[in-house]
Amino acid sequence: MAVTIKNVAELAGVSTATVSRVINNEPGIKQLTRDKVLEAITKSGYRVNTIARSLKTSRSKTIGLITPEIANDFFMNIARGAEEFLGRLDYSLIICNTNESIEEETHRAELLIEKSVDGVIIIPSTNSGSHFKILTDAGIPVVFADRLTEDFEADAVVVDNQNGVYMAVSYLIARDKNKIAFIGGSPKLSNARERFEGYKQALKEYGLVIEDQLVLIGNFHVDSGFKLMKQLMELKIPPDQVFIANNFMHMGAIKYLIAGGYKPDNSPRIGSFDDLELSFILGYASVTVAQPVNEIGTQAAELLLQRIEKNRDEAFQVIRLQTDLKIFRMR
Amino acid sequence: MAVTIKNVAELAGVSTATVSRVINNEPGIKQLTRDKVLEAITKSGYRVNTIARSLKTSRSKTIGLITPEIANDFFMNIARGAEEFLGRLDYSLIICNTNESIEEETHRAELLIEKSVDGVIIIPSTNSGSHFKILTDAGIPVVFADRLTEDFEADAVVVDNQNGVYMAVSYLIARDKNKIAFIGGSPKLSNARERFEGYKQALKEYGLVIEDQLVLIGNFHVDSGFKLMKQLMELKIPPDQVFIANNFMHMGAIKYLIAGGYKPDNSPRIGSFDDLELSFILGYASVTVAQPVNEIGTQAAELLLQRIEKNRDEAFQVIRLQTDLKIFRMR
DNA sequence: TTGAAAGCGCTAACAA
DNA sequence: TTGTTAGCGCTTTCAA
Repeated sequence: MAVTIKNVAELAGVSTATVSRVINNEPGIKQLTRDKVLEAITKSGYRVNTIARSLKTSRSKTIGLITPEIANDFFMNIARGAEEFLGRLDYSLIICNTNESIEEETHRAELLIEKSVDGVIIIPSTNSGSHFKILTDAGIPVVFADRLTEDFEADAVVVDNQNGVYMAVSYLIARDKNKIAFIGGSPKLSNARERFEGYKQALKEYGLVIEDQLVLIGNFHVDSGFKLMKQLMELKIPPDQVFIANNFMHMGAIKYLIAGGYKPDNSPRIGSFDDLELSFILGYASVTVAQPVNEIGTQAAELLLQRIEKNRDEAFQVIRLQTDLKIFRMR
Repeated sequence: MAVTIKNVAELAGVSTATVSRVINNEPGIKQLTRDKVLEAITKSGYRVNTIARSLKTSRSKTIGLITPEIANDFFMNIARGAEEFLGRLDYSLIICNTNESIEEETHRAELLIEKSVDGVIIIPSTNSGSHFKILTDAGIPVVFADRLTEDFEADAVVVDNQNGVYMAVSYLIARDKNKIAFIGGSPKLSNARERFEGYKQALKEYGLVIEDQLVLIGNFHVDSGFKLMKQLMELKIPPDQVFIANNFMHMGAIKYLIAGGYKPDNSPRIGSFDDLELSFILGYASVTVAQPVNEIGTQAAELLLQRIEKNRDEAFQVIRLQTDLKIFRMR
């Protein structure tokens, strides 16, 4: 059995309460006593048992992260931001993969309640968030990251998707008003919807008409980008420029262009959301909207901790981070 | 306060012991009693408090994952395999980012002990693993994934790096015996060392000499691949073929080639470890060694659970998964 | 087949 | 400034 506070107390010749006070750095302890206890701690190799502490304090110093996909560069950069912030405050992060399934989201939320997490960061996989109510019902604060849901309100950290796309598409339009296509994501995702709004806003502002056959909706995955770019290139008159609403579809689209033997010079000029590694180098892209990905995670964690540690209980707060327009000189 | 076992007991008119038995699906309970309890549970909205359970059973149903980097596609595919396997058995995964720092590795290990995790999966960031001894000293089993350390033994799941590279480099040699370069990783990583062995083995077998200027050592990151490929291309006589020992350096190398205006036809033919998305399409690569990444995670988790749940305590077991040689027809 | 009760390791009144 | 003590919610012996 491991060393407990009781062993330390005996070794130091004090009560368990005193040991507890020393461990928790409470004031009002004679220096001599403190030293005695500290020495007993090192000698015995004592380590707190946070399980016992949690049972008593009903604080687990653990945060849950519910994500549609673990092996996803984008989501894990959010996780990274959160983990870094939380780690510094000695919180741990439990990661839950949901495979974009609402059942899994519910299941994992239940599991997290049973684990007594202090808060949960959620990257929702759809529009719907009402099943997360069990968390707040259990008194566990929640913050959405990257996406909002329609039927459940909470703190959230997202980026200004609409404006980001608006700027990028405006840039494309300024270069060439002709036939600007859009490869977007499911309207069930708030970020996908907002990005589409940005596209529409730009076209409208420049007096351009939205052509149905130039607006294609995919699922934010590589394959989908591949297929939709194929579809565009097989039109009688392919578009002159294409805005692609996320990194994975962008990757798929470029895969199609390369595989199809389209060189940058005889391909549509591409604008995209998310700053894809290699994208600039490959020569197809002319502009991209970069997100402060890590910061989404950091701020989400911070928002959560305010509710947990500072008992902030004002109205929900939605932080919208600004995106960064990156223009590639090559095209 | 949340509903406890006591509330349920009162509601059902039984003792807390009985409720506990029902929750844990223990046999030897009258069906009628079981039903009464089950009803009380639904009515009251009771949920187990695993913290309290853990304190009593000293089992937290939580596994730690120590990784050099969270936002790393490769490592997170390992995590994904582990999470999936563990999730099905109602274990949770705490993820710890160490930024390739031994101090952080130690710090996180301590934290995990305090959290009473039942086991830890470690992707070590160097050769050295002796600081993980605190885990096993605390009775927490450990399994290494992807890499082994030199000074600490434990169960492990890795791939057959040497053979993988040997096969790929042999393939390159069979096409052209002339000047085959190698871009490898730090000798402080077991996988990097083993991959280098594979290169040497192939060259030796074909009676080729290893030329110092053709063997470059990087750090497995993108920038490093970029620089080292540059270095190779600036040789008086650049190599005809290059084997690159991981996906990120491969990415960097290709970035350099594209940026430098080298077309596939006047670049060295590339072989690589890790099956890089886009790699085949880009046309520079001719062969790659694909790893069963998810399976590394799954098997690591399984090995760990055998120690935890089945009390397996035989000698340490190192599972070596086979790699898959992928040949690209284009080159 | 069930219940009473001890206790896992810690914190936090309260008392001294 | 320190100690005593009552639990936190659960599991598990032991007894009935």
